[in-house]
Amino acid sequence: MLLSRFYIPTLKEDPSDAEVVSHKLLMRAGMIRKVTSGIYNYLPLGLKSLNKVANIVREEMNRAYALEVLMPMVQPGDLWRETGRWDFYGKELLRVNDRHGRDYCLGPTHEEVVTDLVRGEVKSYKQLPLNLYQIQTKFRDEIRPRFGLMRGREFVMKDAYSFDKDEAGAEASYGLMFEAYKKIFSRIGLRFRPVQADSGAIGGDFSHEFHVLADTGEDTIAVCLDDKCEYAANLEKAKVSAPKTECKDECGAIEEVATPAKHTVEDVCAFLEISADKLIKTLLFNVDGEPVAALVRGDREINDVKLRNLIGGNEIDLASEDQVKEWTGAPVGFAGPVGLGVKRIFADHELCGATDWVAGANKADAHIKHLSLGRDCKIEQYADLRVITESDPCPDCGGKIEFTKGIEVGHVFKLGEKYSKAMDATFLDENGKSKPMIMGCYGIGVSRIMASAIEQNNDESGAIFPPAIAPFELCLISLGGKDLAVGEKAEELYGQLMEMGIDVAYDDRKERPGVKFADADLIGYPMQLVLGGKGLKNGIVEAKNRKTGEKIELPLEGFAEAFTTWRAEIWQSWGLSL
RNA sequence: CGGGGCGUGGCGCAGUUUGGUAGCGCGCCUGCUUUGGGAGCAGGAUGCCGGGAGUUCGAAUCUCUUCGCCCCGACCA
Repeated sequence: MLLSRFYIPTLKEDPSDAEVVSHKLLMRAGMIRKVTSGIYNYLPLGLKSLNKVANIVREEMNRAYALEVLMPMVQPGDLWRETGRWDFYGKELLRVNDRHGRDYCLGPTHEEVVTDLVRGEVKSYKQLPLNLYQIQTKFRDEIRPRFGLMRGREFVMKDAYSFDKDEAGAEASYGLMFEAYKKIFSRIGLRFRPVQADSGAIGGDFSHEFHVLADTGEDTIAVCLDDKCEYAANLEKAKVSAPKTECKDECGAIEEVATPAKHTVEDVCAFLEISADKLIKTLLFNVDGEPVAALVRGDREINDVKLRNLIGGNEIDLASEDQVKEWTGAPVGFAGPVGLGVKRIFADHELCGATDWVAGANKADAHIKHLSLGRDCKIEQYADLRVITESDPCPDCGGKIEFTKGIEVGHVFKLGEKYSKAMDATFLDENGKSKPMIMGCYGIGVSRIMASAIEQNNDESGAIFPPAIAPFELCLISLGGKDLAVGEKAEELYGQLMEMGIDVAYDDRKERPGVKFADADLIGYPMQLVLGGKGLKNGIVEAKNRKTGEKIELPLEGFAEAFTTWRAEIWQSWGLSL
């Protein structure tokens, strides 16, 4: 591509409404433009990169026997009523009416549509397994879109759906996708990690998220540092091993103490001169409308996903101020397990190993001392209820856990029979018996990958694209000016590179050298070739590795060979082979 | 939805406190010079100061209202 014929609207300054580096650089490099909150135009340069990501995804999906289809973005409300999600999905589902007043929505995901499609097509176990995928624009009316392409309302997603005749088949389909995802993110050139994720009501270990590792990530993941252990989990999923100690119950009798206006763990502990691990924090929740109490140590954080899964609930909310008053008879901050107006009380299993606790008295400005859970109140169940910390051992190997930040770019999930049952997607098995298909769904945020690649790779000059998804793999910069011979030679090199099948941007613009260098660095082509008057005289062209900044000279005589070697080195520095 | 901030040439901003009819940098156009890290000089174009209503002789500036954008939180797969 001749850059004189391309569109490179780079900006010198950060746009005022961009906060994160990927958003700033995508804007400055002239790759995207905002239309409205969470909705963007992809300019030619941005689209080129996006398409490269999509193509890698497509190739690996095809290789894993997934078949590409294209489903509609506008979906009938009736399909969503079949699964109950018309009511459940909430405001994220953008609903519209057509001229007849019929209900439609913009597809945030496609379980309903694909299940509807497959139930009409697949009748026999002989047609299974089947995996259909698409690369398409999704719309989710996010409460608060932010960070440019990282959390847009409209975004490009690859979504795949597998259909199997039995559990074993579903697990195999899941495994195929899991492996395909690893290949995809490796080929793109990102540092990533598959992590265990919450699988909600389905249970089991059949939900993994794929995270691009970047300090600016919105998610925190717990990773085992042991080389032999591959444990990594989303914080909401990460198990905390049960302590080995036996439950202890004996201690002195309960005693009420006045704690005037001390309603935070910090205040109470300071006032009573105890450490937070001697105190029990009582948290009150609404689980599907039912009041539930959860107890964790004062210095711990409750994991409401674990609580919800333990109870088997759908929706879990922290109780409102009024509910707390109703259930405890006291203002917020004085709840405790003794004399609590909530029947179901769950406790973190860590609380079992000690006694003599401090807790709220369910009375304004009072707490109790010498509490023994076994003796003084009825705990329905001791279970893993808290968020893991970096001082907890790895639940798999007992090794050291470390937290890192990640950006979720992929999710593989076993759906089971949830949708096939609700929508009556059945087939006849070998015995002529009708059965619901076992489903899985597998998403990749294609546009988010572009943003996360920049979050992971950038410096003060701009973006640094992995070669596989750079808008152009290489930028050839001609510094000819009046020296026509330089321009001629550059053009010759350009032709040669094109013939070699290199995706090259030839900067033949009538710009000063500084402008060309700055643009090339900003856009982040992983490779730059610079041909100037001196170089031409000496028979060399300069080659710069954008990532390392390292510059070498390639001979013009025998250029193709030298370039090929250099190119392989660049790819290798990204952990990629050609 | 709660809290905070911001809407002024294409972009980044000043001007608003104390009302007097709009300015700077970058970019853009023309010409000359320059040409290895975002050039210099000269000339030029571009604003319903987010929209509406009001106060006033007069509003970017004051009042009310509305729309949009950003951040934090709540919320959410």
